[in-house]
Amino acid sequence: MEKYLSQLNEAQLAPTIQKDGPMIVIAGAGSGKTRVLTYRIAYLMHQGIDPFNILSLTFTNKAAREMKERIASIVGQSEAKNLWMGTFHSVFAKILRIEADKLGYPANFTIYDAQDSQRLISSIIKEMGLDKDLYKYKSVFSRISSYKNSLITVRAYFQNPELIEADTMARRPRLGDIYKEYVERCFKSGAMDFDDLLLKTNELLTRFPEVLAKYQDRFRYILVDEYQDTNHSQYLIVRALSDRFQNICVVGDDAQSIYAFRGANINNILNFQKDYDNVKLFRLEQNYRSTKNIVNAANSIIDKNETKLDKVVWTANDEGGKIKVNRSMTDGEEGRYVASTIFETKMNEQLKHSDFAILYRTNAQSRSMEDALRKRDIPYRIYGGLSFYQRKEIKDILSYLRIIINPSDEEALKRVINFPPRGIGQTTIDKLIIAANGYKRSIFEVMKHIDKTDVKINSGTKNKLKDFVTMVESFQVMNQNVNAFELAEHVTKTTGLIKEFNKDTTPEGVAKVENIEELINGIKDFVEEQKEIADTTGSLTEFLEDVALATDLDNDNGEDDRVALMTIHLAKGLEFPYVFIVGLEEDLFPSAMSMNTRSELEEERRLFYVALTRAEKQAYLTYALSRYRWGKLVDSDPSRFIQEIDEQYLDILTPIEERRMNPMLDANIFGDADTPTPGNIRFKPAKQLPIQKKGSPKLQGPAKVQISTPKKLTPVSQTNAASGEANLFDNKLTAGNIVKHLRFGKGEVLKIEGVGADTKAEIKFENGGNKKLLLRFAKLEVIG
DNA sequence: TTCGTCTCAATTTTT
DNA sequence: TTGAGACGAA
Repeated sequence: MEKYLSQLNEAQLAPTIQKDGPMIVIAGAGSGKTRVLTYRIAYLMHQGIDPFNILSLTFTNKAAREMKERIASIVGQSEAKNLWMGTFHSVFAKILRIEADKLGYPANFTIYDAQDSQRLISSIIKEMGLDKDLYKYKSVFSRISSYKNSLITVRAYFQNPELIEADTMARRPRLGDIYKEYVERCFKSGAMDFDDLLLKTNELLTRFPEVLAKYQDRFRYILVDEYQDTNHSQYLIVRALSDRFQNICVVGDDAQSIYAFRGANINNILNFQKDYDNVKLFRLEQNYRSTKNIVNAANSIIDKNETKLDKVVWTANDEGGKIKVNRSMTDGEEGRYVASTIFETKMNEQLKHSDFAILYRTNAQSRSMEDALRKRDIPYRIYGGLSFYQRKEIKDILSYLRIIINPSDEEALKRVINFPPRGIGQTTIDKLIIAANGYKRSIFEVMKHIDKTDVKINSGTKNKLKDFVTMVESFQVMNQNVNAFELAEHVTKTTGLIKEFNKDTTPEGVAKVENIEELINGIKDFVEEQKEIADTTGSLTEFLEDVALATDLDNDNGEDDRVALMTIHLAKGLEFPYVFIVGLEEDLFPSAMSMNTRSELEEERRLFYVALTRAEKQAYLTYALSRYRWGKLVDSDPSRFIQEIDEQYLDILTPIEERRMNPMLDANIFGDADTPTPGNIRFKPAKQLPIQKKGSPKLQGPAKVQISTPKKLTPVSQTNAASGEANLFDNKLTAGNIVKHLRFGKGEVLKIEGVGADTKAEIKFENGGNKKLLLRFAKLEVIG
């Protein structure tokens, strides 16, 4: 143990060996807080604390896993195994499963992800007959989410006139009713959403003192990482659990608080010293990660914020290169700059691809970066965005697996009941939902006993429902006997899912089938991994729980040598030698949505601080003067954040090719040092654009595989039609013909478009406007 | 019931 | 530009 402790500096050592009592560690970026947490846990165990009594809450499951491995290497595998480590969500999901019956939930409750929640809210809004423009499901969802994170239950909501008033004023008087229905439907589905995992934990600990006592007694030492990002709900859980022994250690950095938008309360960290008695305060201020230039530049940014704790981050590292600032004409050019810089730097410095990261404010920005990297054959990996488990084809399979475990799961059922199509349409599903609500049963139960209900569905459809029930039940039986991998494989085959996706021969379709294979392999790996860990069985339930709370980052094995692309939020806690922060433009970063209040802007600034402090050796800031947004080219100004950095740390580049294109650009956009005129010199690159436009023919590439599919040919033939070329397909019909249709009567052909089986005629009918008809189907009689 | 076409809104950030 | 939802036709 001494050997390890000697690796720490004085400031790090003090909190590491502070065994008992409440303590807070204010840890600047790159100051080695993970190391402190890791060694502190090892130290506690070394001091004879049973790992079973230690709870460590981290920000990602990956962080937990890595920390656990590190600890295992110090104290031994068998000891480390018993530690309770993970995110709030995963740790308390486990506890909730154990105690589920107390709250009236099944132990195998489903965890709804954001998409499930939003779909449910959507359908509730529809069922209630509310205006969907007024009640946007996304804002309703975030409203409900923030209620839950503040522990405002449905009952509390209706007892609080102010909240009702606020929603009424926002022209959404029925919000409480939606909330109520949403909560009931989740409960009936045996499902908890992300916020429930915290809310229900609070309920559990408040309503059942003996349960609280049990976990207080178990978790005698509690450590919380990234404490600045905890919300009220999490705060209360930590308080409750630590109340008895008060051995609570929180670590965080107020300057890196970037989750206020999802309810994180920065006061949790600012007020910690008031919450407990005799709090020991430690500061980690020496940065081991970055160069002097980076650390100082970051400091000069965060200085602009008013609300912050007293702290000076410094480093003994090298001066390093200045931060490079690059301007581009368009987002496409920005991408090319980043790609070529990575390419050259990697060559010159003998680096790996994984030494580079590209960070952006919004996921949508990844596209221009991807295009450029692909063209240069630079391997990359995108984190976040539409994560693997959220893809349609994957969610479809997971939904089948979910209803095997929990047939009440309404969202999963609705997803797969008619996919692949089996003749159970929207009308039938609507009837079932109404019946289920009436009988206060799940949809699946209503289907199971469809003959005993008064649901009016014709017998053919009833049989289809019965077939579906039988199929699911056969899966359930199978689940008793085989492991998750075998079951998943069986399910994809017997449901016809694979067949369905195989129909699609476009590259996207092929990718889907590959994704499915990857998922099945993933399940196989999971099962085998779990076998080794011994105390788990590799059951389907375990797999689904893993998946529900997994993030892209968690699944990264870090084996491939690739450039990392991710949002800044996702990059928190990570570090890379070379970091590109792209899209530094007003309205993008800082985001247009976050400039209304000072505190919002300060959060954006902290986000920028986080981004910059990810870099070890070299940071690049880039921005474009125009950018495609919503498919349109929009002009943009450089971000105010660039000017906020003390200029002595910057190296402002002006790409040569731009200079050639427009001498105006030679002017430093910041003007002279003493006369800053940011954004004054604006260059509207309208003339250059055609060259650089996305989707220019060259980029598109020749169509390969799909040539044989008629679907892909359609656009080509349309082009032909539009350009006046003769339609090669021999049909006698031409514009000007008078035709007769069985239902619509007489009409005049206005236009023919498409080719072969896709040939369509636009016809103006005498008694009912214009219609486009597929000639393949429409039985037309030419009468003139 | 299904499938294709059209329209319209959406871009913060995530467990 | 993309995706989801609405609408219309077979």
